[in-house]
Amino acid sequence: MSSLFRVSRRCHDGLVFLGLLAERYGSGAFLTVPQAASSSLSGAGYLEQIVGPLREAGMVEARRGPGGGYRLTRDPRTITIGEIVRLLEGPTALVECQAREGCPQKRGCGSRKMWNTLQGRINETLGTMTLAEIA
Amino acid sequence: MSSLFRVSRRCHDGLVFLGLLAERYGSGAFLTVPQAASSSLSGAGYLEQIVGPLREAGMVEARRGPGGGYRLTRDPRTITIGEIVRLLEGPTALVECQAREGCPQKRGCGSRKMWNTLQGRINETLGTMTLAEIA
DNA sequence: TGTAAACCCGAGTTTCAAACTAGGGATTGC
DNA sequence: GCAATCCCTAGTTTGAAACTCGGGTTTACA
Repeated sequence: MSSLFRVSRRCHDGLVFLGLLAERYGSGAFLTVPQAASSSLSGAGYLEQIVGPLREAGMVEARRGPGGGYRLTRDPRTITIGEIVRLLEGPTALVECQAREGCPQKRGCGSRKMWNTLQGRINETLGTMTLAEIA
Repeated sequence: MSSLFRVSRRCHDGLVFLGLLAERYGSGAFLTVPQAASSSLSGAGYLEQIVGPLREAGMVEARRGPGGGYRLTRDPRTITIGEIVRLLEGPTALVECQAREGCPQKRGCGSRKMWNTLQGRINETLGTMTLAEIA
């Protein structure tokens, strides 16, 4: 396991939750966290934490009280996966070599440029996929 | 921090080490772990563990005793980054959603296909870059 | 043949962030 | 007013990566 590319539970569950919201987009209906959690995501408590940043960023809208819950504020066709991942995973830190104050190696290691290239490909890919495609 | 894409120390240091070997390729010279560790990689003990899989796979060759060390067995232009990453990070596990017995979600989540696509792009990119390019 | 330099091996321990829990607010609809 | 829901914050747990340790084994060289 491990692997260079690891999709955190946080990220996966956030995407699934948004997928559920996307199915309801246009109906005006709200989806509650307990409802979403029952379709076998993580526990409700954890899922609430995941949704927080999505709300702060204005991607979803919350209503409290009975009949409340969450719903999308925008058409899922306009929401890219890249945007979601950035919100869920925090400040899209680059590979370790760049996230730190320079590389631990003295004369900056040659792999840095390569990671940059890869990062570019990834961002490019995630930027062209939308939430509507996974719902 | 975190970020979807995280290059482990193991992977980074392994690449830097191989980069040092690549510079010496053709000279027949060996590079010792203590020498490599002194140019600010991780400790020698840890670096030794990293090199293990590279040797078992026949990518590097070891000689013991004074004047010994490691050297590449192949031209660095024929070694792809993808190959290295696979050796260092273990059985290139896909994203969590696939590594487990299916997705934690009941009816398999819609994001799986997307992660597959992304994985393909990444492998494609890593498969076209060689060790020679980062040395 | 002895000694030291290096690789080799496997079993620990440490560290740290992600994952999860808990407990209580603050709104809102009925 | 009451219950359903979101909201906040502070913990605790867990697991894997990172690192250490203590010894082996092979090799060069005097």
